[in-house]
Amino acid sequence: MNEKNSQTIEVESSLVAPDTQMESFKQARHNRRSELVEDYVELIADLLADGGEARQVDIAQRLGVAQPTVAKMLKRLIAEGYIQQRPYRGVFLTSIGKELARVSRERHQIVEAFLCSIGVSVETARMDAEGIEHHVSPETLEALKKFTATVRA
Amino acid sequence: MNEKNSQTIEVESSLVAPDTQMESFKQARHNRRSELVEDYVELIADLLADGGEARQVDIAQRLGVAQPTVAKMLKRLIAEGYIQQRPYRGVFLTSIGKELARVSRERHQIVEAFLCSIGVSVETARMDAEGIEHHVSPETLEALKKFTATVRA
DNA sequence: TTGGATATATAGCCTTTGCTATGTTATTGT
DNA sequence: ACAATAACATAGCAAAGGCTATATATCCAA
Ligand SMILES: [Mn+2]
Ligand SMILES: [Mn+2]
Ligand SMILES: [Mn+2]
Ligand SMILES: [Mn+2]
Repeated sequence: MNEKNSQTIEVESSLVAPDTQMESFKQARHNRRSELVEDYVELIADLLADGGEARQVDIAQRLGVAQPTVAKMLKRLIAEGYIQQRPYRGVFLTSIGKELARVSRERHQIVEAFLCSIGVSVETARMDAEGIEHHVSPETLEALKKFTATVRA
Repeated sequence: MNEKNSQTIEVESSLVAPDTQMESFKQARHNRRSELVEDYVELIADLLADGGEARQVDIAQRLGVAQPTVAKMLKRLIAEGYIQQRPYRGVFLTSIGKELARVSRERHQIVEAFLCSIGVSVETARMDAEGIEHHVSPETLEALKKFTATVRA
């Protein structure tokens, strides 16, 4: 395991403790596994709010993926209880789907608004927020929200 | 495709243009595919700087994955020219590996320092930065760096 | 009311990223 | 010098997230 020298006298190290670092990596991997679900329900909520319908083809177009890719993911969302599907009428959010969409959209908007508030262009803010949002913890979200409010004032 | 009504008179919509949104999602997916490579070379650089060695077992422990998982990824890193492997002496960075490590570590540190600068605890900053870093564009990175410098001053 | 356009479903394939189990090889302490 | 230990390699599996090609079902306009 690379034990080498046990009596090193507190050498300067840019490395954090192995377990601590491991926790961060595990958290990042965990967040990655929720990304798609969050993006789907948020997008479905927006489509429903906008036009009253959330069809596979629309979802596919906005995500930039093929329709069968969406079909497969919708099955997962149904299995996990986030949406319901009505044949040839698109999909709809369940109550827990609505709740996840609300939380996701709120966090997304806070991240995007924050980026703009520190001088990032709206285009870049939009691009970066789409990925960053999924790795923002509640604590960080609070900090971002407070900061943005301060700047606006 | 959901054409519905063509003479809608500029209805208020929280939705951005489909192509614009698609670009953001595509960028996020693209960033996700570089995450692992970036984390590996950065970690390898830190291990080398710290103890002179970067062994599979150490990498596995710090990432929180199994050793064969690391072995497989190291093959990819070799194939892509980021590292070299010396039997039973661990791995070493090529020049392009060193360069990617430098850039990744720099960005990582800027993101983490920034989070601390807006009042996030060091533990949370470390956790969140591990995921956020991979979705921070050069433009956003500049903004974060400038902001942190301002606060410190 | 019916045929064409549109939407959805399904099959089969691929890559990535993870795992466990197990074999092999190099290093090292005695 | 050599056996024990540690490091590494490999096989085989699975799940997630993509794709294309193609079949089927519904809707709607003429
Ligand atoms: Mn989002
Ligand atoms: Mn997103
Ligand atoms: Mn990093
Ligand atoms: Mn990372």
